[in-house]
Amino acid sequence: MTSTNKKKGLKLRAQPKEVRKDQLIRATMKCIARTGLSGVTMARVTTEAGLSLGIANLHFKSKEKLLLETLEFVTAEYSRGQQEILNSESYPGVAAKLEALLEFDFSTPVTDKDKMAVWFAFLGEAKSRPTYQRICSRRDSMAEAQITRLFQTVIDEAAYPHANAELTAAGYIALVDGLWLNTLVAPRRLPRKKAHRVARHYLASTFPQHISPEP
Amino acid sequence: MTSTNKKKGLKLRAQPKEVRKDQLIRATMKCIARTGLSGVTMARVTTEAGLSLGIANLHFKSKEKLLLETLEFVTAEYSRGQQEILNSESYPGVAAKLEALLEFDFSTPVTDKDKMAVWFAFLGEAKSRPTYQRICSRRDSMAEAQITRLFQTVIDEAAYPHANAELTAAGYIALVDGLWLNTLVAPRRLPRKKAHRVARHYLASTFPQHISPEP
DNA sequence: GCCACGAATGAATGATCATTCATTTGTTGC
DNA sequence: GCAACAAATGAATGATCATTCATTCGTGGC
Repeated sequence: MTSTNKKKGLKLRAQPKEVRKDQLIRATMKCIARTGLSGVTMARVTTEAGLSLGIANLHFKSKEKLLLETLEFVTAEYSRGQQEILNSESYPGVAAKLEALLEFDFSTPVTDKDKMAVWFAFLGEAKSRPTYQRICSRRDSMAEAQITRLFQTVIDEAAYPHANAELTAAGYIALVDGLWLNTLVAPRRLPRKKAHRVARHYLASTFPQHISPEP
Repeated sequence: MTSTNKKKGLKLRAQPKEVRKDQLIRATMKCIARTGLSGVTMARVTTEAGLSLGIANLHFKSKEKLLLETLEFVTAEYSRGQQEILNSESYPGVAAKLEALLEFDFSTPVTDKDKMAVWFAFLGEAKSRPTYQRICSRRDSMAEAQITRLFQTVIDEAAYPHANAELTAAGYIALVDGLWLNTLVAPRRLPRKKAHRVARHYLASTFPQHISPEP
C-alpha cells in the first residue's frame, strides 16, 4: 500500500490474500477446462498460476475448498448478472427484459469455455452433487420462480392461447443448459451463434408478439 | 453348457467372458452414479460386482477401457431404441412417430438414474471428451439429421407459419439433454414426469396440429 | 476319479498426489 | 539500514490406487 510496492514489477513476492486467491481460482478454471475435474492436481494448478506448490494449501485450506470456491465464483458471477436483469425496472417493457435475458445467456462472458467447463464438471460428478446443491439450489429455485413470473406477465399481456408460464420457464432453463452443454462438447456441430438462434426461436415461437425469430 | 453348471448355484466360479463383462459394466454404472467418475476405483467396482480385485484387469485390459466400454454400453442402448423408432415405417403417421420419440426419451429405462449419471459424467469431464467424441459424434450427427428430416415432414404436412425444422430439432435435442440434467441433479425441483410434460409442451406449441399438450 | 487347463483371486508393487512444515525471501515500521 | 514479521517455497511424507502375477480353485474330458 505504501511506496515500495510500486517500485518495480520484477519480483512482487508478497501479495494480498485476495489477489492470490483470484489467481488460483482462475488457474483452477483453466485446469478444469483442459483436463477435467479428475485431472486437476495441486501441482498443475499452481504451475498454471506461476506459483509454488504449497501456496494453494496456504490460501485455501485444502484442494476441496479450492474447487468449491471455484464453483462458487462461476455461479455467483452468472447469478449476479441474471439478477441485475430480472430485478431491473428500467426496461421499457417485458419484451425488452425478455430480450435482455436471452442476450445475456448467450453473451461471450457467460458462454466462456472455461466457465462452462467448471459448471458441467461439477454437475457431472455425483460426488460433488451435495456440494453443488448447497451452493446452487436456493439460487436456482429463486431464479426459476422469477423467470416464471416474468413469463406469466408476458402471457397476460398478449393472451397467448396455450402458453403455460411454469412449463415454458422450466423449458427455457433446461434448453439453455442443454444448448450450453452441446456447444461445449461439440462446438462444430452447435456453434455459439446457432445455440443463440435456437433459444431465440424457442422464445419467438412461444411469445411471437414479444420476440422476433431474427435478432 | 453341460450338466455340471446347473447342479448348484452355490459356487459358480468360472463364467463366460460375456457374463463377467456385463457384471462389471453394471457395477461400474452404479459406482459412477454413486461416487462420480473420479470416485470410481477398481476396488469399489469389483466389490460392487461381488468379485475379486484383479478381475477387471483380466477382462478389460485397463480401467480406462472399462470406463470406455461402460459409456459405449449406455450410448449404444439409447441409440438402438431411438433408431428403431426413427427407422420404423409401421407408424400410422408422423404424429404417431413424434409421439413415440417423446415417450421413448422420457421412458423409465432411458431416464434411469445410473445411465444418465454415466452419460453426464463423461460429458462433464474435459479429459474424456475426445473419447466421448469418438464414441458418440457420428451417431449424434446422424440422429440430429434424422430428427430434422422428421420435423420437416411434420412442418410440410401442416404448413406451420414460422417453424424451422433445423432450429426446432437442435432445440428439441438440447431441451431433452437439459431436462435430463436438471432431473438428475435436482429431482425434487424437476421430477421425471414434469420434465416429460415440459418436453411435450415444447413439441405441442411448435406442432399444435400433431401433438396435444396433454398426454 | 483324476488330470490339465483356464478362470479367479488378492497380496505385493510402484506410481501419483495432497498435505505439511522447516527454510527462504521480501516487506514494513522505526 | 535493520529487526521482526508475513508471505512464499518445495523437498519430504504418507495415503491412495491401478496393475501385476504367483497361487488357488473349478470344470470338462477321459
